[in-house]
Amino acid sequence: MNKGPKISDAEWEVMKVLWDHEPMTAVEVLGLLPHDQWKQKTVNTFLARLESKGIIVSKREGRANVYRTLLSENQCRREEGQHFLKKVFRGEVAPMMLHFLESEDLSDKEINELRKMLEDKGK
Amino acid sequence: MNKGPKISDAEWEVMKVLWDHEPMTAVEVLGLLPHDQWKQKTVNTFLARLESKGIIVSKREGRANVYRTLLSENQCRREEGQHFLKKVFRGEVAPMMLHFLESEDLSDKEINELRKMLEDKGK
DNA sequence: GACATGATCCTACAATTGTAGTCTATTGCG
DNA sequence: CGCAATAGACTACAATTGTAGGATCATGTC
Repeated sequence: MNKGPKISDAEWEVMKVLWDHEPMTAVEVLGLLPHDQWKQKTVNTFLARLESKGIIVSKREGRANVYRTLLSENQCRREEGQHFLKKVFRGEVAPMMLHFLESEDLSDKEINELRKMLEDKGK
Repeated sequence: MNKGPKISDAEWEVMKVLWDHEPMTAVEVLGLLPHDQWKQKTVNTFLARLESKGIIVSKREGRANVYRTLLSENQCRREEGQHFLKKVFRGEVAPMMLHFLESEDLSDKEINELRKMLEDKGK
């Protein structure tokens, strides 16, 4: 199987911050996470783990390490998306889409957006 | 948070079999899983864990335990779906839908099906 | 009625995950 | 120049997950 390294739930939180603001230091990462839920040390641990998994890299810059991602958010979304689809919806895309159409509240704007997407897709 | 008990990846495989054929014994569950990837003891462990998590129940029937689910597949899908949506797509439904529209191959039939859903939804 | 069979129950154990603490090295400050 | 504040490195540890093994208990068979 094409195993991209696995990103855990909490690791995803760190990754999202990085994707939005990289390159950045551990302190900066903490600054952009809910401060009451994350301790600096915890962030450090996750950054180290993500690096050892080969998902990000660090470069020493002055007195601090600066981190950058090696995988794009879209790559990771594809990976996770396929996993989710297979696990929860037995790989069937349409039923999954229906599920989200039914169970999430979509604004009219979003609905129209999607409708347009489907037009283009159909063509 | 409304924490439904967490169902792990491998546990989902067992659950899908149960949803499709419950009530059933541990031996029957194994029979419906890829035989080269699952050992009886492993299946047993998962059934026990699922029960201790309160997701299924067992009832002694003759010489074997018979298992039944306590949560529907849809309930669990909702739970997992929201988790996935929040984690991977920051809770934004439309971008997620778009992602799947782009990265999964949808047949024309599926596309039309979805288009119709959106019509109804829009009204 | 003793035993082989088969099912359940209990135990094990390494890897991953969430959540830090401690120890060390660097550095700006006075 | 010596020290307090920092940043990073290394260590810790319980809970969950994947994957079973071993002990035990009931049962149908001869």
